[in-house]
Amino acid sequence: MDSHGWDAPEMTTTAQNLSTIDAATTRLPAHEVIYRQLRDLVLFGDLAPGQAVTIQGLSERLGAGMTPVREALRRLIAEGALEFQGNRRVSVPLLSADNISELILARQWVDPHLTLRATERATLGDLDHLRALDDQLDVAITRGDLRAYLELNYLFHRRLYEIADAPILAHLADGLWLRFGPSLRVVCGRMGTQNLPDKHKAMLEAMHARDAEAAARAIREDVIQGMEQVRHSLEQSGALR
Amino acid sequence: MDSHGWDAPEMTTTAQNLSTIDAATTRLPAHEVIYRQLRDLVLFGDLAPGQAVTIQGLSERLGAGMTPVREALRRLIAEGALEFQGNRRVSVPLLSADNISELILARQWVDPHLTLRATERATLGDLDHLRALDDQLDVAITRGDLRAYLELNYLFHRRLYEIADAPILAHLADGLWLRFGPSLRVVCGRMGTQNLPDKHKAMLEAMHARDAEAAARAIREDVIQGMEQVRHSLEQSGALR
DNA sequence: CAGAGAATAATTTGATCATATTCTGGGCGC
DNA sequence: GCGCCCAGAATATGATCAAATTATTCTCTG
Repeated sequence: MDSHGWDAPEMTTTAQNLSTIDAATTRLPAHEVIYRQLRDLVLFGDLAPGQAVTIQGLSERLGAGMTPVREALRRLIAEGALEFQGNRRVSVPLLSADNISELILARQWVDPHLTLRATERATLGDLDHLRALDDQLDVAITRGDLRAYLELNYLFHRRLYEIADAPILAHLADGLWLRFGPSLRVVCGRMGTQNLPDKHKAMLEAMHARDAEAAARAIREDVIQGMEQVRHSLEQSGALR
Repeated sequence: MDSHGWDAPEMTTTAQNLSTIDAATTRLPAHEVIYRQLRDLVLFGDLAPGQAVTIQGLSERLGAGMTPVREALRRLIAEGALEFQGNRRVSVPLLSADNISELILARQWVDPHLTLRATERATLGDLDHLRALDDQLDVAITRGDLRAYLELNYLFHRRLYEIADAPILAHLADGLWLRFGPSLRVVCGRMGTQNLPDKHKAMLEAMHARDAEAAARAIREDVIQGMEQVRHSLEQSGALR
């Protein structure tokens, strides 16, 4: 899944401090560490849409040289998580209504497809794992913990992708998450964690019954519901944010 | 389409010399130039699947420092054009049968969809442009010019993506091309340029008649036909290459 | 004594940084 | 408002360090 080889990034379940250098992570190259930190920052909306990002700023903030930072940025830009603004300037992309439509379209295809595959391949252990994630998700929702909701929701879908065992499609799907991450945070922040979409229960039941079509349908509804909220909220507030 | 801002890369219609530094391109940053050169090298199969790529080697070969090369590599790796082999080594990916299946699946969805949109948006000028490209393609095929075929075929589809005006989906589609480029070259090199797929005529007619569905069907067949040949040729020769 | 294997030395290549250079954008004066 | 100048940020280089692969040697066994 990780196109850059190394072991899976450990998910930070709580807000993380940028200056915290994980001792266990020290074995990884600096550019990889920077990449993951920045990636999470984008994915969970810690960087607002439109916000500018400077190499030297990050370099100082993270206590690293500029070469690793530069590499991490190139990677994120190539993945669509950040945007190169022609004149050597980098920022978090603003999503247009058209962009959202494209993202909805793409996820509407790729997520159900991966779910289909996942249903065929999932072991009972996999299902338990998904259920556990979903339970934690419920807790986060009732507790109103937005950050935890965002992370767990991503983790849930990501786990699904891994089970599907289709690295290229999973990489595509991951790229989509990076693109709407910042806006998702903004939208959810405005609506609170109540009535957030969660068709996961229905999906898990279908997976358990090995009804791949039903599981795919459920995830499709989950995706549509979530993404349409973003679209709607975005259209309402003019451009975005 | 280009996620990194700058103007569209000029397509090299003939084989290009790596050491040639285009004077007109000098305005572009070195890492961008390197990226485009490497990208074309991958896209048109000048780098064989499995072949190793070293930073310092490219650095000397292209007469640039290692930082720009490094950045270009990170970008290509993020796009799936190159592969990071865990132990800090980079190579051109080998495609497994499963990978091919994923690529076929993805293109089967994204190419028709972009064609649908392109048909709705294409001006008469656009159609002329596509027709011109397709004519050149015919010339390349009858002449047996493999390299020209590969470049023109890519250009044709890419132009289609641009007309569709869906940057995110187009970026996805571009990424897919990068993944099967090297293998495509190997397969075509083995079969010659005869009986290569070209459903472009039918597609252009449909586009001209504004029959989006028919155009999408035609492109779908074009994609399937081409990709299945890769799959077949790959399965026959064991792993790949 | 020959050869397989492990340990080690040597070389190649990647990772990082400090620094020099170039370019962009904004402010100031005209 | 237009053009010049300057601060700051990005780009690019080469040196340095670290890691890994490859080559070499040494040892132990049959």
